[in-house]
Amino acid sequence: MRRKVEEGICEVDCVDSAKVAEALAGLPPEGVSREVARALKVLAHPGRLRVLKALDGRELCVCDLARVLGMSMSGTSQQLRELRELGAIDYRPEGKLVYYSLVDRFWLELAESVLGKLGHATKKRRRRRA
Amino acid sequence: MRRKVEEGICEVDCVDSAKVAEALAGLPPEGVSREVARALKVLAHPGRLRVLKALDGRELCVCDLARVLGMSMSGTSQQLRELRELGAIDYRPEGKLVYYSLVDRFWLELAESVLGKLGHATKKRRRRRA
DNA sequence: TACTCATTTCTACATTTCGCGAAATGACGG
DNA sequence: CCGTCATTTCGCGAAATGTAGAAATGAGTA
Repeated sequence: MRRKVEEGICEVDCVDSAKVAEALAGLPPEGVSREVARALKVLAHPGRLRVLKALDGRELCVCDLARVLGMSMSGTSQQLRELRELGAIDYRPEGKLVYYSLVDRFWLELAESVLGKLGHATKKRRRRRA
Repeated sequence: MRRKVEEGICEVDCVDSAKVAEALAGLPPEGVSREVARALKVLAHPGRLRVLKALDGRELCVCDLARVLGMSMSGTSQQLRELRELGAIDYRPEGKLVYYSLVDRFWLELAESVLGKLGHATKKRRRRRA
C-alpha cells in the first residue's frame, strides 16, 4: 500500500498525524512567533547587548555610547533606534545631546540569564552533564 | 579651546569620559557578548520558536516537524541542527527515524517570558505605563 | 540671522541568513 | 548485497542585516 510518495516526503507511515495535530493545536498563531522572534532578533546582536549593559544604572549620550561600542555614531544611532522601538530604552534630549537609559531591567536580565545558561551548560558544547 | 574635532566626533566636551570608562569596565569581554548574541540569534526565528513549542512535552521526528513548520525536510533539518548545537534539543535515532525532544524548558520559558513582556507592555508601542 | 555640532536619516555595499532542490549518508527489509 | 526511504549535507539564488559615510535635522550660540 504505497502512497506513491506523491508529495516527495514520507507519506503516512512515518508521520504521526495525531501528534502533529496536537502540536499544531498547541502552537500560537504565526504572527505571535514572528513578533517574539523579531524582539529576540533585536537582542541578538553583540553591540546592542553591550548597550544594555552599559546603560545599566547609567545614562549615556549617543557619542558616549559610540565610544563604548567602538563604532560610528550613525551606526550607534541605528542600534539605539532598534532598542528604542523594542521598548528597551528611553531617551531624553537635553540641548544638543540625547541621553539614553534603560526603561527597566527586563531585557538585560534576560540576556544575563542566557549568559548563565551558556556558562554552566556549554561553553564549547563539552560535557552535557550538569 | 577647540580640539579640532580630529576624530570626527564630539571630542571631549560632550563625552563624559569617566562614565564611558565606568561603563566599559562593567562590560563583559567582547567574546561573551558575541556568544550570548549567537545563542539568542538561534532563538530569534519564528520556525525555531515553533519547534520548541511543538516539542513541549512531546517527541517528534523530522518529517512530523516539517509538517508542523510547513517547510521542507531539509530546511527543517537545518533548523533542528541549530537548536541542537545550542543545546536546546536532543535527538534519538530509532530505525530510520530521528526523534527530537527538548533538553529542558529553559529556552521555551525564555521565549514565553518575552511573549509576556510584549503582551503587556507594547503590542504597538502604545501606553508606556504598566 | 548664520554657524556649529550632536544626532538622525538616507544610501550603498559587503556579509550573512533563509529555504529550497539535489546529492550524500545510513539504516532497514528483501 | 541491493533498493528504499528518512535524514543530513551541499550549493545556490533571494532576501535581510550591519555598518560606514553623506546628507538632513534641530538645538544652542555668537
